[in-house]
Amino acid sequence: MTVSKTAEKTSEKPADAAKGRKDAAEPQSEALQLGELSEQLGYVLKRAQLKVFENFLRCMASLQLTPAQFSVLLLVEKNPGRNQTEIASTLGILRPNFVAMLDNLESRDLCARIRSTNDRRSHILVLTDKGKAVLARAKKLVATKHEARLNDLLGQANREALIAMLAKIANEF
Amino acid sequence: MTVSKTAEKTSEKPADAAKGRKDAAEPQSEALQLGELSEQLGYVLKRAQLKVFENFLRCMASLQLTPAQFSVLLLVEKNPGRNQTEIASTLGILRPNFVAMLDNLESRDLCARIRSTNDRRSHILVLTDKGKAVLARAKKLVATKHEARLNDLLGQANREALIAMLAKIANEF
DNA sequence: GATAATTGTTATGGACCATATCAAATATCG
DNA sequence: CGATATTTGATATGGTCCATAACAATTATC
Repeated sequence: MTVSKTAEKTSEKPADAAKGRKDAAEPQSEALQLGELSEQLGYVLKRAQLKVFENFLRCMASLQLTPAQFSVLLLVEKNPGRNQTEIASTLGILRPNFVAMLDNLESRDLCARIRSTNDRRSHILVLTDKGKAVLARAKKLVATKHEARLNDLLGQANREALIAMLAKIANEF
Repeated sequence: MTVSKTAEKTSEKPADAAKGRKDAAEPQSEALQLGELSEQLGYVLKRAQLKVFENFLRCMASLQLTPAQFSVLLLVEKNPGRNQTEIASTLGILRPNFVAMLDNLESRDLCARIRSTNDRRSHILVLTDKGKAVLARAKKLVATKHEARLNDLLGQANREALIAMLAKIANEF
């Protein structure tokens, strides 16, 4: 425990209205008070998630991978031979919405749909050689540029504690 | 040998494919391996955020308030006399998208737009009496049914540490 | 063999987010 | 002062993500 307290920054988008000031006659428009908002779990969770996704996209700009696409590649690599329904449902993606996603990945030759011989309804998913190579590069980028940033910000122990708590919320809330 | 039969239900959303099994002839389709996914910050953050919002909506079902609407009411209460641009930008909401949101809250008589006498372009935002009453009830619901659940799950100290870390990420990542 | 269930897919609508643009009001500056 | 630029709330619009219904092909069930 003992995590460094929050800082009153209000640097970027949130909480930033008053701009330049020259002749300060009176305290005209001041910064707004966040109040209880900064203690609301949902509020701070959502803001953190947006920042993390934003940073993820920057780190992956060279590979053009979104967080969702990255998660698909990771899961297919870890579980080769599964069909679309299994992969999608594991990620919480509805089957209809998974089609366009796969169309995209397949058109970029990152993964492939293969008709199953056992059940000719289903499409087995596998990574292509290019897909494996891209995923390997993606992993390095994520580790060195993305996840590493958490260590710089929170420290190794806090980082692990944070992930564990979030996983607990995701699974048991 | 390879994949034979698919799972029978695929009921839940996350990481849940194989359910009940009775006559276990062979280890047919098993649960998928999450692998490195469960350590990915963005993945676990997003999943936690979805769960928290989902629970928030359940807790607020009687008041019909979304997380975004709740945050607006909180901010307007804490900062009375501000205009739309200031409230919206503080919450990271773009001005065009804030209009419909206010139309909704105003139509429910929770807040009101008042033409400013100083600057007749801007609309000063205030909570109505009903808005104040609803917000007070919302706060109680959030505290007793929503935030309290975090304490049950993580404990008071961990809860505060989590909020602090998320705030730090939101502000400094 | 008739019926039900599953898989991938399409179509569609809603919620959320982002940009361009506008009229009214105000600020700025020659 | 008056011309121009800026600000505010608003509209229109498009994109992305999410959710449901429905369909053809295939398989399971009885």
